[in-house]
Amino acid sequence: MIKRSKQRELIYDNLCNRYDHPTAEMLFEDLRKIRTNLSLGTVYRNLSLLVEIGQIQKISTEYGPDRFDGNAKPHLHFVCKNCGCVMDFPMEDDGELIMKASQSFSGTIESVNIQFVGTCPDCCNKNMH
Amino acid sequence: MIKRSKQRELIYDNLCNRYDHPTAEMLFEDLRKIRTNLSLGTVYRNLSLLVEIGQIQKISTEYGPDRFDGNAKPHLHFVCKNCGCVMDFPMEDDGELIMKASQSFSGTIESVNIQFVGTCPDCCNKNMH
DNA sequence: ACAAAATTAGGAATTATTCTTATTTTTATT
DNA sequence: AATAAAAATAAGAATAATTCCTAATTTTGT
Repeated sequence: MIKRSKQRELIYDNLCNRYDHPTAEMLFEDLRKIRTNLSLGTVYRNLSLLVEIGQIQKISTEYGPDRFDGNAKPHLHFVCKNCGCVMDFPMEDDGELIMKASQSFSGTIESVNIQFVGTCPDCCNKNMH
Repeated sequence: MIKRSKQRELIYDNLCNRYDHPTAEMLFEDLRKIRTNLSLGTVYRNLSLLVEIGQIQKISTEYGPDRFDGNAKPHLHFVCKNCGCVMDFPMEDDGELIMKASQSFSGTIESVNIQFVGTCPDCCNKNMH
């Protein structure tokens, strides 16, 4: 049975009000300012729990530690090879894709992760002089 | 300047001849049987190099350490939530998707990672009794 | 208000990966 | 073939990311 906790609510609220898809460490640094005795283990434990119950998303990328997203609805992401930032990608999600994929597959498909990879707008600008 | 090495060729060959998308550790365990003084650092270093020069792919998933794929051509993957296995997913790759995505985006898109997530055929079978 | 169960802080432990260094291997040039 | 510079290696230390442990605290159903 899951009991609510101040810490979990803080973590979830913070995550839902930012759009930088933070790492556990980033959330921890930020929340420590408010609740100075928060511990990193608590952040990890609650993020895992929230992922488990489907309230948030975990995003694993090639370019650094895991990121988290307060928006649990399926949507696309963009990952920058240069700075490692993760952003939402505004584009219709292909529910159709899963349907099409499921047809030829004898396992069960629950979701699809789509990450575009490249150089983000900011890094593109900085690289031209 | 890149100089060839026995170790790198071993690693690449092994990776190209298997389809389980192994972790660095899995490759290491396997290759150690042939070359007993191979070291794990060498495996990691060469995998990174091969990724860098675009000869292999790195696949980061939510469900365990990074996996590697000897097939550098863009293609889809399936990841099992249950056992963590990674497999190729036989379906046409949407080159169109990147094109469509690039239109509305002011950064640069180089590639797209697509992972279906669910329960693999093996785990599906084991779970029914 | 009480008690059982869940959660926490704090830190130790584990896992995954990278880095350091002395030695060996590769390769271009003689 | 011998040489020397550059690159790669093994071995293990170091770092980074994440999980685990435990005693104390918080939550919640009764």
